[in-house]
Amino acid sequence: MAISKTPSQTSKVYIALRQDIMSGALAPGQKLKIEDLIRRYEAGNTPVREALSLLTSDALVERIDQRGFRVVPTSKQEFEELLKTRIWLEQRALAESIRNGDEEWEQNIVSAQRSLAETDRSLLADHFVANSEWEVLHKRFHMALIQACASAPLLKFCNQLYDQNTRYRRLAGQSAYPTRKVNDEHEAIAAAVLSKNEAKSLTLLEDHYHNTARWVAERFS
Amino acid sequence: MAISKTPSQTSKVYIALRQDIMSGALAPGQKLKIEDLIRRYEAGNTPVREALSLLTSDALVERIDQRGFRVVPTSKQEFEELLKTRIWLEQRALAESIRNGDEEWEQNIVSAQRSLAETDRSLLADHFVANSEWEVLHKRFHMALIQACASAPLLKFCNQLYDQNTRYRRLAGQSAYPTRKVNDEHEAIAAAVLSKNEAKSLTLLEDHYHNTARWVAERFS
DNA sequence: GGCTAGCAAAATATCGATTTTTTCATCCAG
DNA sequence: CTGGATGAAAAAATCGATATTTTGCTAGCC
Repeated sequence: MAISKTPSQTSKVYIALRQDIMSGALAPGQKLKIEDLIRRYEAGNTPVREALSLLTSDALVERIDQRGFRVVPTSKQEFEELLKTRIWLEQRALAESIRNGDEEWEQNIVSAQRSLAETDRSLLADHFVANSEWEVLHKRFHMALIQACASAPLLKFCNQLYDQNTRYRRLAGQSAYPTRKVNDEHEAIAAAVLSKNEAKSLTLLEDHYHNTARWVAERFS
Repeated sequence: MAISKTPSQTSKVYIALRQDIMSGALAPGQKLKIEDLIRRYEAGNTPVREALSLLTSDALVERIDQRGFRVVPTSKQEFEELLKTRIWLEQRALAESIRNGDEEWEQNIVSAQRSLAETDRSLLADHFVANSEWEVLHKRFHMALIQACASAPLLKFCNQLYDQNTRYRRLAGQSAYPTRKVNDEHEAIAAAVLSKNEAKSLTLLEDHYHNTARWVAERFS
């Protein structure tokens, strides 16, 4: 059947654009001129436009008819709404997961939590250099918690909100190395979830998000 | 400034495609061949592809790299997840709205409820012919309830789930004229909401959705 | 001065032709 | 038979050129 190893231009541009928006290389609110992007990513007209259109699904790009695309702007208010909404949705998803979760779900949480704990958040000990592996494992852990919620749409929303939150976290800059013992929080959440203590799980999750958010929000005022 | 009266080809195709998917003219799961769509909507290659890409945001179209687009399939299970999720999200949004809602929010509910009640669901009395005006007002009423939830992302999700639910409702066929007194339910919900009775509002909303859903789900088993 | 029309430059949007990839029927070897 | 190679047809993806729209500036007018 010979499945192509080469992804389409559209996919390549989509991934590169996404990366650049998430990292801030393309700034919030910035106009995305087709001509520029064609040069930047060495792709044709159509793939660039298509990638931009696809990115509207992720709420990373905005499109205005007849006047092009721009990176979705950021603001403290947007961030606060995002965080609040994320907590609402993840709490619901977590509560459902605790009710429905099976053996496999528990195993995945245990293993995700362990790999996350074993991985350093920063590549260097003395100052912060983001470790992309940690980023991947962190997302995996948080998504593992809610995986048993039995709602594909809810999972999709949570995934999207997670990514948007990550964008804010990255934009806030990682210069200030967080001293907080994040791993302890993850461990406590995992423990509460695995013991099926719903109320405690929801509270710990909310606190965890608020703790990170405080730090992010400061930089957006 | 001379804002163009003529929307772009992309917008025109987007709207037409959306309509056709919502109505079932393009069936669930159906492959969407670019060539066909170009003829069907008399547009070029690029606008068609772009419209399809934009429709992925609405979860009406699926894209698979290098093998094109198709209408998102339907199934009883998907519908049930959709409904469940919609209830979770709208209940949260409604609770928040009741807490935050101001004078204007209340006014909008009152007026939306009234216009809806004054409009016939069917254009004919003896058999069912969908009244598109009713559809618009129905959506307006349901969105008015949750408008004060103070979360743009949550409103966006609810809007999307509303539309997806409407698709299922339309696909289920409107041959069986619903005998249920839907307006009474709307009125009861509005009354509970306006009296700020949160618990009652949430219950009535959930029942309302379950009532409609039962009828839809029967046709998808 | 402030407003508007008009114009040129920039940018978006669109098209038609071409390239690449997938699909699917067919054939051959084990 | 079955499982996989083969090649033609179909479809997706891409490109480069062109048409259309917006933007931003200038000049003229009240």
